Amino acid sequence: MDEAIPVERQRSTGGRVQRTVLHETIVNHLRDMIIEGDLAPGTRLHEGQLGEQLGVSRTPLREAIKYLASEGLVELVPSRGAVVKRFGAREVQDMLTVLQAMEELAGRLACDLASDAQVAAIRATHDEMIRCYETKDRMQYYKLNQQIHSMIVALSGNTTLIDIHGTLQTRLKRIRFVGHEGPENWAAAVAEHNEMIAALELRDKDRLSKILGCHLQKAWERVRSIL
Amino acid sequence: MDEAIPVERQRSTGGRVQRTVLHETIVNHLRDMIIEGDLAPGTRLHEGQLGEQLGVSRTPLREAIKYLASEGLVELVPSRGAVVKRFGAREVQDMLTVLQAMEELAGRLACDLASDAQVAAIRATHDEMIRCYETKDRMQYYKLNQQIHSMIVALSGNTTLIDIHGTLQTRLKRIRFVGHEGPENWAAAVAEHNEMIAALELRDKDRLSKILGCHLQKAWERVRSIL
DNA sequence: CTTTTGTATGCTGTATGCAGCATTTTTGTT
DNA sequence: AACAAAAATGCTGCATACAGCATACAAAAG
Repeated sequence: MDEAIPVERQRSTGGRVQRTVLHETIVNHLRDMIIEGDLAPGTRLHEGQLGEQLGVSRTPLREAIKYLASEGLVELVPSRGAVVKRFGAREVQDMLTVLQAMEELAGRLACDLASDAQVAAIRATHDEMIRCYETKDRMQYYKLNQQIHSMIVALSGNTTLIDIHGTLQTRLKRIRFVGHEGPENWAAAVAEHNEMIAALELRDKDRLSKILGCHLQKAWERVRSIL
Repeated sequence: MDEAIPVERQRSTGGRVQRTVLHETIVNHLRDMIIEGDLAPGTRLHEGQLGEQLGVSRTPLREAIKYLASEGLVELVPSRGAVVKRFGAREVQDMLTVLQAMEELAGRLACDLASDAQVAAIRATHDEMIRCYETKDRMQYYKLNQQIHSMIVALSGNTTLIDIHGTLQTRLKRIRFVGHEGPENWAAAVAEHNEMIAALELRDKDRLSKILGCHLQKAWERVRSIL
């Protein structure tokens, strides 16, 4: 398996040459590898081997690892290198608790700021997600689900909130990736999403905030069994 | 001015030799320099010069910069190095909004979990802070103030919450550092702190949460003028 | 046979060297 | 004198080389 980083560097975005730096490319690549399980929790990130595998030198690789360490995806052990951080049940619960508070806040802010067009865009994504539910396309459903949550957070217009929510979502992605919920829970989740959209369209802060909170609380109950 | 990093590496903590790595030392050093204004917002972090000034080589320095970039204290501009991030009024407001939500959450959790001994420890710090208020020791007051907030967050027992709160507090420290509030506001802040401790001792979630929220909202109003 | 110590290997942590690109300055031309 | 073009300077970005520390294995002593 040749994991070498593709030559996507220096790609243009709208005429302007988007300069990409190698360490940033590596960060994204490693992040994906961790989320998708190519790098399991507890795996040591061997600088020599991993660097050779990706076709990059140790320096930018090390910079990328430090960046991910600050993000909380890897752990730095002095003189022993970096390992993919392993999350216990407690840590997952902690993250979900914070994520819940952040989505509740985002929901309130979104109700104040969202334009009709923006709400319509979410509604469209929501409808598409429902179609995936009806055709049992779990993968796409899951993806759109996350996207809707991110869109609501984005509506808050709060960059700090968006950033932190994104970081937490990334960390949890690997966990949820495994947590394939059963059909009974799935229907409930869809029902909650319907309520969510309705509350957002009515700009009902309290209701939206409450639904988002319950939604995550149930998500936790679903994954707690697999830990 | 010799800014060279002191030989604090490899200091012992309770018999066990605490191995320190250079990039981590540099991270802390740079963070302090940014907070205290030695590195003003917009300042370019020149690898050669800065490295020489600190007495370290470029590699660990660069790793430290990448780490701080992930923390949000510096900004990475391709081909132009790193600059100390400049926060606008909007961004500060965003951060305070999130910080408020975090402290409200922490307050609730703390009421559930705090032991009498832990509450007593906060009370002691609080009393010491009050003494600083009476003797007009602004600097020490300010320090203890932040410490109390951090202690309450720590009582939540939620590591994610503690981390994020710490990061935000660090980013805002530089701003608040400048925001020397007048005596009239100072008295109000002290009054709020008294209420805070009282609510915590009574384990009154809703009250503590509300006070913490108001407290930060006022803090924002105090600093908004200086931006 | 077990335990302890010494040695060897391999990895991380740090330093230095080289190439590419951006910026700035200088010189030539209009 | 002003503007443009070219060259030089200096910085970032990447790779490689070196040193220190941890671990593992082997050998010797109890």
